[in-house]
Amino acid sequence: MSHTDYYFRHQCILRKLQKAPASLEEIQDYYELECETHGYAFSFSKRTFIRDKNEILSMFKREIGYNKSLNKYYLEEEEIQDDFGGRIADTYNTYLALNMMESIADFVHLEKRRPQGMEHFSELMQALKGKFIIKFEYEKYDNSDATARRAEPLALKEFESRWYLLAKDLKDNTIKIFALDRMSYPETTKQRFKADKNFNVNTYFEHCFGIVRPSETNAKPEEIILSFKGNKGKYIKSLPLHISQQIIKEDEKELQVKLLLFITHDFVMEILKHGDEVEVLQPQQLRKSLKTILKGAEQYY
DNA sequence: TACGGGACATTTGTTTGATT
DNA sequence: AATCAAACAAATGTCCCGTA
Repeated sequence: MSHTDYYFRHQCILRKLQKAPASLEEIQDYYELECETHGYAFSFSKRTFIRDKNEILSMFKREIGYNKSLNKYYLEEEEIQDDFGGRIADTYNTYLALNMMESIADFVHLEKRRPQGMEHFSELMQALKGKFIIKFEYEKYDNSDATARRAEPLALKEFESRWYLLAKDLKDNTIKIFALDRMSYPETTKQRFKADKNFNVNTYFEHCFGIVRPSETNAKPEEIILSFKGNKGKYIKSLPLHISQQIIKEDEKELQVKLLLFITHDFVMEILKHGDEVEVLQPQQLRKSLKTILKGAEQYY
């Protein structure tokens, strides 16, 4: 039984209880049915369930309670947590969402995107869970040779169909982002590390678009004002570019939004994606660099 | 009475190391 | 280098008892 199977069981238990409270028998039936549809014939005992229940509490901070009069287990209300457990829960939820997408892929036509580097997921998840130092080889974009790394895993994050590991590189004690598809031979060592209490993933990514943070440590997020023309506004309203997105003006012609972000390459690319349907009003520096890029592009046509 | 969990058994998978 | 089994490790199951 691989790690994946083990996560799959947790996933089934959570999915079942998310829908409605259920008795142990109902949960077991649901799991067996799910396994069957994937071509397996797994089952689990009551003892395993009790262990899973505790595991789900410690790992994902989701408590499963028991209602004696109904003879049913139920999921306690989710608490917003910002600690280690919450971080894993976050990762896990994304993982679940991804898996679910896969299982409904036969019925619903989805954009064909296959997440890269998923084969390392379980290994890294295991290290993350147990706070083990990991070793792996990593290739940079510039195609230089792969270098061996040792790092403390902090979180796994998905962005635009790619998985990334946030980890503290022990070579220079710096927190970095590693793309899973450029990583090879990840290995969990026997060595444990202590999680830094002051570190919070959400704060770390607070002003980031996607997963890239500027390398300069003193970089400051900038206030950005964008104007989306015409119908585009509706789309941006329903799918905000970033959590900091605030609507400052809205009429038939345009939608103006304010963002607080680090201006990174990824963000510039995001703006370009919207072509002539967006105008950067602020800051001036960003207006200028977009103008340069677009002028450069113009000469091709 | 039935859940939760400790202790131990069983199963399954992985590592090691000796042997061919 | 390839093979196999013993040793080990991890996951899961069985049994049983305290407790609410």
